[in-house]
Amino acid sequence: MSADSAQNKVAVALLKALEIAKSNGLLNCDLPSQITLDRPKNREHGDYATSIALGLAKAANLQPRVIAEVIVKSLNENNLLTVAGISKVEIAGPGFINITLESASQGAVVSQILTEGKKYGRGKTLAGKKINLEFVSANPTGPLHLGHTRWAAVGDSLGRVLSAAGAEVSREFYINDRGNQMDLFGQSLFSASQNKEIPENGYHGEYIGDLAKQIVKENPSFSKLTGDEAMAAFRDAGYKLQLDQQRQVLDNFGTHFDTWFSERTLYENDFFTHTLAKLKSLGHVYEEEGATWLRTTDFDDDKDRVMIKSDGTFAYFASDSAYYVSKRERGFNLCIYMLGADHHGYVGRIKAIAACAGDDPNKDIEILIGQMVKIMEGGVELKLSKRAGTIITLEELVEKVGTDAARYTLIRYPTDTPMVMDVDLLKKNTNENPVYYVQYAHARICAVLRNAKELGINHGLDFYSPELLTHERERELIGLLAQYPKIVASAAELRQPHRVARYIEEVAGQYHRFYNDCRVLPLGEEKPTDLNSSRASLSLATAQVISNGLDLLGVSAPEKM
RNA sequence: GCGCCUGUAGCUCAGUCGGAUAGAGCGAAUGCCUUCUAAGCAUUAGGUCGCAGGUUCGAUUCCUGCCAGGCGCACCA
Repeated sequence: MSADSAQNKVAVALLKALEIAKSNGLLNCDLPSQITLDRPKNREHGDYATSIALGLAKAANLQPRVIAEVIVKSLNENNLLTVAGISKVEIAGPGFINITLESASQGAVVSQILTEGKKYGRGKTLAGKKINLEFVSANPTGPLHLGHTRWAAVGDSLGRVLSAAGAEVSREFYINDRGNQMDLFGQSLFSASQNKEIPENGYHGEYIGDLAKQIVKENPSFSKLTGDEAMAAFRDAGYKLQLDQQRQVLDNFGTHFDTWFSERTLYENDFFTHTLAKLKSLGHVYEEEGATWLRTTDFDDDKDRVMIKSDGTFAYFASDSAYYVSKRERGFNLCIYMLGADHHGYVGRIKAIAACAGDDPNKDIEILIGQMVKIMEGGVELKLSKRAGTIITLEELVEKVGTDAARYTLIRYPTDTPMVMDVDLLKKNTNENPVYYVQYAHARICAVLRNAKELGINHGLDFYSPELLTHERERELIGLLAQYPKIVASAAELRQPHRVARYIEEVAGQYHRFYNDCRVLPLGEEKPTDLNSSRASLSLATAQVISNGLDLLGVSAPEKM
């Protein structure tokens, strides 16, 4: 956010007005360090509004309206209005102060956008944060389903948003490549390759048969193997193929990971031993009934967790612990886990791992829970069962609606809300999808600007005269564009990329309204004016903001549609 | 039983660090292209913000209790 934005100037002026009033003995209370300005819903309430007078009423022991009057008087008498580019100040209702900006002051943000280009909206609120962002982390035993897809879209977008806020982000995919599930996977493949029945609790999807065929084709010698040897051979070959497939699907989806972290590696080079020793030295490990436990109840977990089972094998929780320690020892000062709702029971124990490792579970680690995605088709819910094989995969979804629509639809809802995707609706008619509304606005602007160029109408930084943009639609649009940096910052702070999507939908709508009421290019024989140039420049800035916003979602900004 | 999430327009959902008349899209009705992309815009209809208390100048937003729905509560991974 630019420090000298119009909004900031207003906030500074208000604070100054308060300080002067206080030093003159008109107010007898502590002042806030910052003034918060709202964008009023009702345009008649100006460009910005503050309820500061209501907030101070009690402490100052004065009527809110009296305080508001004191502030306004102070603004007037100390020449603060001009400095802050304010054209009008009004007191309304119980004591709101409504502020209207000079067009020139308000319109300055367009110049800022045109100057900063792709960088407009980027900030430093998360500077210095080294974030490990873990998401998707599917088992390499099958295709990615819709739950994974939600995270693939949201996680990737969150990564972009966090980076835009100045954080250093590393995306990580944790591969669960150890344990019973992997063995079952190998067993299922082996059985399928011999046309034998797949074990009851094995994997039954259609892909298993295909995968088995492919493995046999690539490794003819495998058909001679038996027992555990065969299981392991099929397991590892299938693992490699599935992982490659997942990687490729995610790649096509525009989601890229910096690190693919194999669970197996946690047991190489004595890393788990090291983890255990560390936790032990901090006093949270004990043995009971032949098993090794981590006393997570020291930190609010429901029950203690087994790391090494009484038969000497490692429980999954052993990996969880070592994995967390690994993240921290690789230098990340914030670990974000994105988990499905069916894993929300893990929150307590994972946070407890952090606490047991001597970290602050409220600061060094965050766990985001994504609620379920339901799919409806033909009015019936499709059940998601990976093992049964009746699943909608990421690939299938993309085939049906395309990457842009799939990503956009998944990102525009907050993740703590269960989501219903109507396949019929998404298949049926794409223009019912908000992504097209936004993309259309961008394409429309590009068309206008192409025409402007043809007509020889200059636009851009040097041809922009903010004081000419006084139309209500123009002011609304400019005011909205000025909000973008705050939107990005809050999306990052709250880990909610959907805010960016909702915001650019608003920008698109505002542009469409502006377009309808304010002619950008000259009509017929009219001679081009500075107003045409300024409106074209405003259009250019709008396209920039939409494009920047779509980029944070990983969705394309087409120039033509 | 315990824990997490959710309950806002006919449908799918935003919004809320407590603020002035609760929003969008779809669906319904009616207008707007002899000139920038009508994949758009405007107007109308549609709401006890799950229910009941509490805190407050002010609650859809915060607190408590209910009701309803979803998801979890392994020496499985």
